[in-house]
Amino acid sequence: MDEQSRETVTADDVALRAGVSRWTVARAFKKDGVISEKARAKVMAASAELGYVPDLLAASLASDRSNLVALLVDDFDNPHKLVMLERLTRILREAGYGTLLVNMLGESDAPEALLTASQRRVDAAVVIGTQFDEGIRRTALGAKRVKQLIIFARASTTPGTISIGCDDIAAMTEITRHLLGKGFKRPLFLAGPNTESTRLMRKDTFLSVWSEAHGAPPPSVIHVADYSMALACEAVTTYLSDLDETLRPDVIVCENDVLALGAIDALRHKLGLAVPAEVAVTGFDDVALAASPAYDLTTYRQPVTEMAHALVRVLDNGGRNATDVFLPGKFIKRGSA
Amino acid sequence: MDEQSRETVTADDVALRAGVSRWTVARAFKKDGVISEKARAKVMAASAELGYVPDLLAASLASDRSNLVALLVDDFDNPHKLVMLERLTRILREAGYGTLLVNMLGESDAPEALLTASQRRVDAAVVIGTQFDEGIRRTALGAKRVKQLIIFARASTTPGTISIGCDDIAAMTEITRHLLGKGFKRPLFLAGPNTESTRLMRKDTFLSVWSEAHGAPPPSVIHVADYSMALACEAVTTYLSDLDETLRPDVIVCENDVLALGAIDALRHKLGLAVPAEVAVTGFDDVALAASPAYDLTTYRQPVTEMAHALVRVLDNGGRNATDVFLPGKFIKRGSA
DNA sequence: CACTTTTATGCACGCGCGTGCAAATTCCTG
DNA sequence: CAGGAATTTGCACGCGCGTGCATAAAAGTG
Repeated sequence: MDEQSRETVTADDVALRAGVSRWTVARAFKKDGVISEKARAKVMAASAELGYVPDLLAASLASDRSNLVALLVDDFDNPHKLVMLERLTRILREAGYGTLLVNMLGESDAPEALLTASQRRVDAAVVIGTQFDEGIRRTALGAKRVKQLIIFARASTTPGTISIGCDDIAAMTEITRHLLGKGFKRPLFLAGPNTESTRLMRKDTFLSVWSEAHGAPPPSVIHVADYSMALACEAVTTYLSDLDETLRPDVIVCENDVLALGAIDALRHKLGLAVPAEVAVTGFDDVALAASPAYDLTTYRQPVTEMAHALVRVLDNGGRNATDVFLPGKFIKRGSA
Repeated sequence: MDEQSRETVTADDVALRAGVSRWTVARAFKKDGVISEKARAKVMAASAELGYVPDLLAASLASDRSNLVALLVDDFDNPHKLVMLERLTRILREAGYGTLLVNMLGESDAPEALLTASQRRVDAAVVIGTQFDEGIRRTALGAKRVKQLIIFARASTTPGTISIGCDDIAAMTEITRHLLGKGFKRPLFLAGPNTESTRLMRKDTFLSVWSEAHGAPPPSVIHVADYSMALACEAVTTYLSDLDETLRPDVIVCENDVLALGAIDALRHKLGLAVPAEVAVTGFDDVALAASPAYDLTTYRQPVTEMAHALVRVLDNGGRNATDVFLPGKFIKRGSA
């Protein structure tokens, strides 16, 4: 055992020890590298003895791939983000990608955040945000700074980006059919902020499916400024307090679980109404809390795992001929509707 | 305007345009670089025109700092993790650090996860996990692969690591005093898994402060295998169902909010007990849900922002003469106890 | 066994920037 | 305005590895 340890061991060290050239060492570590079994075995043995691991940083610099993807997030309040982060980091890591988590600090921070990511040569930037404007696209693609811009769990019509998400149309159609089947008459749709560039098809789908079945009048909609339980609670409380009791909705259809949980809190604790007896509620995402006896929320589970795999596929192809992907999830029927 | 755009613009391009050398360009981008104001202005102007941004990857390779820190997480179920991630990514980014989010897939994955991080030359690895064993330390420090190992929001006695967290002792003492003041007699402590290497002082503190005030018998303790609402709910249900009613605790002190929320669900929905009238509950962390009317949980807020700033300080010093940091948080009194 | 095909290996060059020091320039003082 | 101090700038070398091609070794053929 030579005592040159304690220091960074490079491919050269391994090459020396294995009696091959540095490039053979590199080949041994490439999964589909052309190399004889014998040589690879020698290299691997030497690497193990020396504790060698390829330096991904140097590799990124030399090649034009970093195997790094940036995850841009702007809403850390929704527990469902945690689920997405878990799945993405797990599956990306298993596929050999590292994940750079970038906090989009404010509304107009997206371009800056993207720049931060690009400085580390990410192979792709994945936006898991709720708000984001055109600026991000210009920064990303206009300056060629980021090779790929992927919108995760949202639909974006922005050209040059690709979206990977849940098939919201099928999902919301299923929810709506369920509600129609149960005979609800006066729904209220509770939506998040009304953004342009990236949006959910949930509201539109609900409105069209419902109207098609029921005709006029179209269901009412209220928007909450943010996907926050507290704000949703407040919005519902205000809206229902001002409303004549005979016009009270019999079901509140929410754009996601966070809003739904806030709505339930409002109904029960602010307005003294029973859920689902007096007003039913549905959500979207199936966060952990939705399953708790306190809420027992009927909702829809996004296929996060499959979405992450779809992302890996796009990355592995370097974005060549990639198209939007919208995958089916699963309707979760519980007690709230 | 020369039309060499579309391509990566390097410091050389900027140097050429600004009429200085490449190294002067580098200096202009170093916050405390020695450079004349005139030169810096020229460089900045040229950079702006060309859209130049320093390549952090190349910088990391050339220097021995990457300004990258790895966040190792193994528990994506606790919404409080999201708060920590938000604060850490925000504050680290503001301080010029990038964050690599690494999912510690399983119990024994810590060393592997650390290796993944080290391959990207992180300046430090920050463990925000609940479980982690000695292996991680050996991998990190033994092989000199990671310069610094920091345990966040936990106390670790492992030598060579530094801990940054909430002052659990002061915190739990305050909670306990509050409960003593309100005249509770039979507390039950609800704890998470019983790990060795990294742990919370909450349980020990509670037990000692309580015993000191009340003498024997010492409070009962139950452990839940995981920080999960569902498991906590189950554990509490089982425990209380088997218990003679006269021995029923009048307050359940929980190691964190997730356990507390599960406990409340158990009390209300499984056991039909009123909170806080029949059994009170306290938590720890002050997750968003704790403030909702559905739970209205008395808890303790960790100083996450300050903890993140403390982390930045350690990083900026390159870990020289760094010591453990435990900061005071804030007791949040609500209705549950 | 000579010769072609296939498979393995070696190597020059470059990725974009930091470090440490030497050379050049500017500033100041009497 | 000379002479030295202070400030500013330039540069050789290296960080660790990938790419593409040339060369060497092994395998196959008649």
